[in-house]
Amino acid sequence: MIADTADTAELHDSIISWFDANSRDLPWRRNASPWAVMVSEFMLQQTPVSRVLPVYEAWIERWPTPADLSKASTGEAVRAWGRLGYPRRALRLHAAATAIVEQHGGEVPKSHEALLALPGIGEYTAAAVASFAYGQRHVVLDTNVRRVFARIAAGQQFPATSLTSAERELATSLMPEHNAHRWAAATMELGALICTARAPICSECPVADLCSCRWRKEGYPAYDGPPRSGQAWAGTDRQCRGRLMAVLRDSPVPVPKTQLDLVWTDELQRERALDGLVADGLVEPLEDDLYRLPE
DNA sequence: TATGCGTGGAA
DNA sequence: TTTCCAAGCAT
Repeated sequence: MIADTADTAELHDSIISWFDANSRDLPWRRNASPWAVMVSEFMLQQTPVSRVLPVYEAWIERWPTPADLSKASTGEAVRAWGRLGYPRRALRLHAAATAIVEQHGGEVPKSHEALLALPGIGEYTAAAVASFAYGQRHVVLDTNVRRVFARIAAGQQFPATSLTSAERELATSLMPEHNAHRWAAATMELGALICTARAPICSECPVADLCSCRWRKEGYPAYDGPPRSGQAWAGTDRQCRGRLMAVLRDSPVPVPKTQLDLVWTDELQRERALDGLVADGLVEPLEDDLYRLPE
């Protein structure tokens, strides 16, 4: 089936053809610079496209090169990050820009190894930048691709909790010799638009015509793996950190601690969260119990 | 390997 | 309303 060479070639053709006709016109796909691709990948980590778009556009206009961002303060980067979430990503992007200037002559490195060594870049992002910015051939396994392959090849509704070696081997065996970067983009787009987590649109899936989606062929067996535990939110340190960061982001001047005290009642947890933010480099404590984003 | 880390839209 | 989920990384 999928392992068969001829069927695999047909799978490539149908999914890439579907991609050519149905892919979204996203700014980081419009002849964007490697830096712009890298910025988009940082922002898209765990964050929907629709929320990334406006922040990405403003960011690229303000800091069109790694050198431009490296000259800004980390606090400016965190403020420009806005409400994208996970603001440590802004710090890591800033640190990556600085490393690119200092170690790579201001150019986003091309090798997967060099990309992986940059702050905030892991296995997925290194492969994505190498593929989408430089057209290289790498296995690109994000949540979309993992779900698509789990369904097509493993007959499972959802992939394992964490990335397994079996998934890497499967993805490697499915990757075409040529146009691997387009295959990567196409399978990601298929997962994002058609083979979605909640309600896949199999009637519009290019794979459905081939009868080669194992999950579909076996009657959509329900997920039977370990419980996919959702992230706790209410009452967590993360929620508290978010409240504190919102106050500091929205204030043009240093904020007195008494103002931060207003957004979270549990004093012990509030202190712990604030200390954590300072330790992470997201908040800078000043004299007289004043706090601000770092400069 | 399991956990912590933001935010907000959609079902 | 609550729950789920969105192009992961670092530890």
